[in-house]
Amino acid sequence: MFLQQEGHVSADELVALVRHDAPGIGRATVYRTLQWMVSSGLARKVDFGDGRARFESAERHPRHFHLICNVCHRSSEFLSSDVEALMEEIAAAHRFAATQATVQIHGTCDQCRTGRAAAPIDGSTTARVFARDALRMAIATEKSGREFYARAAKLTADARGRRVFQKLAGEEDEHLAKLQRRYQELLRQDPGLESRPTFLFFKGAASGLFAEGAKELAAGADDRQALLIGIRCERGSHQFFKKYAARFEESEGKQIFSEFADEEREHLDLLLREFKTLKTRSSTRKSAR
Amino acid sequence: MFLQQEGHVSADELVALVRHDAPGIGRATVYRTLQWMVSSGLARKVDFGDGRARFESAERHPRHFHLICNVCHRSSEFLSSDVEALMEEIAAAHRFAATQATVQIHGTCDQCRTGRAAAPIDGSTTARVFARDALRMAIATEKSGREFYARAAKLTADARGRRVFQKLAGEEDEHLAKLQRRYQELLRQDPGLESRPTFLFFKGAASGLFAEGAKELAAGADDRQALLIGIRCERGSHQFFKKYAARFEESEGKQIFSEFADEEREHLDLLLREFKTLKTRSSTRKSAR
DNA sequence: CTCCCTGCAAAACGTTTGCAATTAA
DNA sequence: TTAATTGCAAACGTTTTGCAGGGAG
Repeated sequence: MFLQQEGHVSADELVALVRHDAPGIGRATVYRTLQWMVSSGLARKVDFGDGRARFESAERHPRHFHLICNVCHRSSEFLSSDVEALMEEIAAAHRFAATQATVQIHGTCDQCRTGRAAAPIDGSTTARVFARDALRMAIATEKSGREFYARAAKLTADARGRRVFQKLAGEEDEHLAKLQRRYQELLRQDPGLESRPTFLFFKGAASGLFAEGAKELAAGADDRQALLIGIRCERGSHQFFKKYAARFEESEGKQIFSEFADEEREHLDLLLREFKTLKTRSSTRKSAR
Repeated sequence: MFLQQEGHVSADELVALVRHDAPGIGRATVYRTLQWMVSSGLARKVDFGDGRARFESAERHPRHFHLICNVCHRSSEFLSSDVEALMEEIAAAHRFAATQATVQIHGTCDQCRTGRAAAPIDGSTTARVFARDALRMAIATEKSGREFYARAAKLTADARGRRVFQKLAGEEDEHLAKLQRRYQELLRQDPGLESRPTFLFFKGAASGLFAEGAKELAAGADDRQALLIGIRCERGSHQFFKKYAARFEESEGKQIFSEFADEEREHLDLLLREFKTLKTRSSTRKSAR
C-alpha cells in the first residue's frame, strides 16, 4: 500500500490509509514495516523539518531534491546535475567525504499561491515528465551537434575530412528527426505534458553539449582543431548521458539517456578513427618529403 | 550565553551550559527564551535531522548552508552565490515562491576522517576567513580587470580612447596592490589563514568578473565594442559586489565588498561618460560631412 | 498589589520497545 | 512445536504547557 502512494507519506497518514482497508492494524506494525523497508532499501526516510518523518518509495529517482510547500505541505521533486556538481565541488574544497546532500526549497507552491488546481499527478505522469526532459536534452544536444558539424564541414578544405563532417551532420539530422517524432508521440499521450514544470534541471546541458564547441568554431579554427573540438564534445556528451543513465532506475527516461550515450559513443569512435587517419596521412606526407 | 556560543547548540546543550554558571535554571526557561529569540529574529532554528533542534545566532551570515559531520556532529558553514542562483532559477521554473532554501551536505569531516585535530575556530577566525575570501574575489576581479583594460588599450587606435583604457589599467594596478597589501596584513594576523577551507563559494566570480570580457576581446573587437564589453563587466561586477555587500552583516568582509562595489561604480561611470563622448564625436563627424 | 517571569511537573508529540497473543510453517 | 509477526500499551526523548511560587516595579 505504501509503494502505491505517489507523494511523501508520513507514518500516521499511512496508518490511516492502511486502516481504511484493514481496520485494527497497529501503529507499531506500520512503523516497524517502514523501518524494515528503509533498512532493506525499498523506502527512503525524508525529513521536511515539521517534526514528523516522511517516507518515499526508493523505486523513484535517487538523489533528487525537494520543493516543499508550507501551505499544502505537499512536495515536488527535481533533479539537477548542476546542483550535484556544485555539492561535490564544495565538499571537495572542504575535504569533506560527502555521503548525501539534502537540498530543499521551502515556500509556497504555484497552486496554493494562485488558487488554481494543479493537474493531477500519477506514476505514469512522473515517468512521462522524466522522458520529456530527457528527450529535450537529447534534442538540444543533437541540434547543437548538427550546427557544429555543418560549420566544421564548411571550414574544412580537405575533401575527405569534409565528407566525414557532412556525414555526421546528416546523422545528427536523422537522429534529430527520430527524437522529435518520439517527443511528439509523448505529447500525443498527454497533451498537457509541455506545461508541466521541469524535472531534470541540467542547466549545463540544456543548451546542448556542442554549443560551446560551435562557438569555438565560429571564433576560427582549422580542420584539425575542429576534429579535436568535436572529439572533446562527443566525449563530454557521451560521458554525461552515460553517467546519468547509470544513475536512473529502469524507465523511459533512462532508456533515452542510455541510447543517446551509445549514439554519441559511435560518433566519438568515428571521429577518433578520422583523427588517427589524419595524423598518419600528415606524417606520411612529411616522411615523403 | 547562547549568543556567545560559536557552533550550533541544541537546547539540552545550552541547558547544561547555563546550569554550569547558574544551577537551578529550568529547561522550560531555556526553551522559552530560545523560542522568543527565534521569533524576535535574534536566533535561527536549524534542523540537522537527528531529532533535536539546534540553534544558531542570527548575527551570523544569513542564508548560509551547512556541511554536517555525522561522526562528530559538528557542522561548518559555507556561502555560495552559485547555489543561491540555482535555487532561485529552479524555484522560478516551478513557479514556486521560495522563502528559504535548506542545503546540507552530510558526510564525514576532514578531522574525523584523517584523525588530525583541526585548528580551533573562534569568532574572529570566522570573520577573518570571510574577509580573506572577500579579498580573494576582489583581487581576482581586479586582476582580470587589469588584463582586460591592458588589452583594450592595445587594440584601441583612437588616442583619447587608449588613454582612458590605460588610465583604468593603471587604476586597477594600484587598487590591486592595495588589496594585496590588505591580504598580507590579514595573513600576518593569522598565519594559518590560508589553509582554512573556503567559506565564500562564489565560483562564477572566483576567476574574476572580467575574465569573460577579456576572452571576448581576444576573439577580436574594435574600441567601441571594447568599451561596451567593459561597461557590461563593470556593471556586472558593481551589482554583484553590491548585492552581496547588502546581504552580509557588519564585518570586514562586508566592508571589502562594499568598498569594491563603489570602486567598480566609479569605473562604470567613467566608461559611460566615455561612451557618450564617443557617440557625440561620431555623430558630430557625421553631420560635419 | 499587580504583573510577569521562573521552575517544577505534567502533558504532548512522534516514535520505539516490551510483551503476550496470534498466526503461520 | 517452533518461530516469526501482530496489536496493545507502556516507555522513550524532545519539546511544550499548566500552574503555583516568587521577584520587580
